[in-house]
Amino acid sequence: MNIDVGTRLRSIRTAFGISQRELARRAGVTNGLISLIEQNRVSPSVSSLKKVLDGVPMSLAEFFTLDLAAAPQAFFGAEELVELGNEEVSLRLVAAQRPGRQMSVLHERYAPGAATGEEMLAHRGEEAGVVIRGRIELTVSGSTRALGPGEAYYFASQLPHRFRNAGREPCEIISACTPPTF
Amino acid sequence: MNIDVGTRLRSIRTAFGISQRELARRAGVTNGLISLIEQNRVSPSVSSLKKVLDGVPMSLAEFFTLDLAAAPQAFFGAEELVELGNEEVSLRLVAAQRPGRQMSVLHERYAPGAATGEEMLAHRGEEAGVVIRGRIELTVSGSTRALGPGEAYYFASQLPHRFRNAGREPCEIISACTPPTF
DNA sequence: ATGAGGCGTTTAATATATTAGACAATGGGA
DNA sequence: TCCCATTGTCTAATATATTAAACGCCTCAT
Repeated sequence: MNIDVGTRLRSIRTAFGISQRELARRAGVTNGLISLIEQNRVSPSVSSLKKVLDGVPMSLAEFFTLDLAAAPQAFFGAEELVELGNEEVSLRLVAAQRPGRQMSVLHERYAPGAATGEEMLAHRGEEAGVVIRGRIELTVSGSTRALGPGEAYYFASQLPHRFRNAGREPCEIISACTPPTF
Repeated sequence: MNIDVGTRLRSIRTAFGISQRELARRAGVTNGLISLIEQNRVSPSVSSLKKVLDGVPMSLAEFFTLDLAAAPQAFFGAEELVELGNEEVSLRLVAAQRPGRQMSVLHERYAPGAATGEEMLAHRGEEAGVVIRGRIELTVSGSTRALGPGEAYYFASQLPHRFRNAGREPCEIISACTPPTF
């Protein structure tokens, strides 16, 4: 469940070919601590871990970013896009059934007055789009703006956001999000 | 000297519009701890910090990668899209300057007769789009199809592909690709 | 006014991370 | 072989993170 800080640190240290004591000396901590961390017997404080990584040197960001580990359909008619929305908010997905898709591209249509809930989803990721017709009122992290044709947005999906068509005509948007939510 | 975990966490929490108690509840820690962390009165253990971020949710990697400098721009006027193409093929990129962008969303416009070269890029990745005006003749891996408004495409970037506007009116497309080529 | 419930902060008690120092095992060099 | 240095591990003492519960400050409905 927890991040395996221990083996991560150990593999880094050994990759650099230095001993626990040497790393401890450079980092200004004790060798025992390094040992305990590498065995996952303790969960180091951020400040300790930073001191240790400074001895390598390596940033916390780098440390946690480290990773240890038939021709699909290309063309889609308008009617082949899969409808995921409802009467008010139509969401038509491109390449819905494509396995291992890396993003979701949608043709969205908001009826006048339609709105999405104040979503704050569990997903990481980003979403972006361009308005092609009508106007949409978009709220992201508390700030709101109305966007018209040719205008666009781009934000991190986990920020609270809401789309609302405050106008009288339908609003259409082409949007993309990655990794695919739909 | 130390990473400012506190203000980082606070800015994230407030950006998500939730209280210390709410975050604590989701994370399974106490609100007091969140308070102390945000004031930098303690340096949380990695396991605690992970629990807290799970409540957002956000990974440790994302947390430490986060650029605290400024909330990235979420809204873009039509003229704020950055032009990457030429007279014949206009490619206007959303959120061009956004650091660490995970995709490229483009508003493309092909003049009558305009075409892209037969591209076959080194990148892995995928691209997709929806035609919003005019017609485009798209060739992917040897097969060709003309797409009109509301029609769409989705293919792996490394496949040889070519866009050509064989019609008399300009053609507009909203497209997305990941990882970002532009 | 007033009480209820939200907020962030603080404090004493407790759990845990960290240190200092000792331990056994390994591998040269005299 | 013996010694000495170096390795990673372990344990008791200590420093620090974390909890539980209270505080004071707000706002809002009664």
